Amino acid sequence: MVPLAAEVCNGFLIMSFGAAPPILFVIGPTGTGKSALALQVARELDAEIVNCDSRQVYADFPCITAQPSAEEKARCAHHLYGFLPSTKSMDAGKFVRMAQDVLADLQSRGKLPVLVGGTGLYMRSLVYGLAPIPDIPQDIHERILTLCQEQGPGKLHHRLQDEDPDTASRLHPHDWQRITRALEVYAATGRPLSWWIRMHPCDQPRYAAKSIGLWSDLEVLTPFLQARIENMCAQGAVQEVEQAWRRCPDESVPGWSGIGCWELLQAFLGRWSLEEAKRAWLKNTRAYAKRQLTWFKKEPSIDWWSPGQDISIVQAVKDWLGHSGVGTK
RNA sequence: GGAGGGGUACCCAAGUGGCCAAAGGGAGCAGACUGUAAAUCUGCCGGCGUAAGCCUUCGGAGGUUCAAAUCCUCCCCCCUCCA
Repeated sequence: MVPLAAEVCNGFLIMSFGAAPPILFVIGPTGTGKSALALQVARELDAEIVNCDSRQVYADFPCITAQPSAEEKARCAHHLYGFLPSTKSMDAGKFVRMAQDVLADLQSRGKLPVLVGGTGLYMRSLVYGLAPIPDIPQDIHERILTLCQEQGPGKLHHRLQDEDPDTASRLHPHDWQRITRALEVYAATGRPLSWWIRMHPCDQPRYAAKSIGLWSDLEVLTPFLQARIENMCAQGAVQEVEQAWRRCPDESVPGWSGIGCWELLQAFLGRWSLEEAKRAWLKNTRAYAKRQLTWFKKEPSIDWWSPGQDISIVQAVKDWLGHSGVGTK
């Protein structure tokens, strides 16, 4: 796929493609076997796998975040896994920029990108784009965060009602993370967040995305999540935490907030027993899976399957590619 | 056998006459979410009901009172100490 035309629109370069390039998503809650399915698809089609998960980017936690093994990576090219130090943060904007580069590369080589992951926001941002809000300067970010700590989110919400009433009206006064984000955007750009969104509604897909969803109800999923935790511990999750702590002994850093990482760290630091840590790990994983289900439920046009139907799914993907006429060997 | 402490909703736990279907926390359930998203936040959470409301709850059985989770009597269980 090669851009046919480039046009300037509102000062931003918009690439328009002759046809939206095809990409495949494999999504669903954690622990449903997305990675294995993606590998299966990649083996049968000329595809490469691209991470679409906010946690599998961290280099320190390959086991706990269930990144592909060396053997799996040898079998098929994997992109955007395990490259980020724990001190660095990830966000949807960075992800979209990186993923776009990878996709462009794959398309130029005629490979089908298979995006695998559970981060709904990243998936949506990649397909529909994000308002082109510039990165917020660190000093502004820190200033507003400090303000929030000192004054509390309620005060800031009040301030947001002046600066960006539209955003304020849709945010709960306790939602400090989104409130500070909105204030940052205004402070850094002089425009309210709602203005950016109005100018760039991001309601048109930029790729011909096919989404395979692996659905599993929580009750069904829970025993698998439990087993996976035990499995991860057997695979060296505890040692992974020890090593990560040696490299980065600062809990407040982004990498440590991953589910399982933080809980095991509590055990490693002697605050919890290993059993307590595992219990919290499972509970938090379950809650996370539930949030994922809630998100994906309302995501449009996902082709839902039950876990374990990989062969039929591969066939469905082939049919889709046949119809779209691109990307097959 | 004696002395003391205690039994409250799925769990922990506050409540010592009316403002109590009962604080708070946890768990559970549902949801929101355009750059921290494995994050952040919200709602529900005895039963029936859209609601007003009705019904059944504070170990059990009686009693006092206009009114009891709260006071009295007896009984059952648990814990600590003394023997």
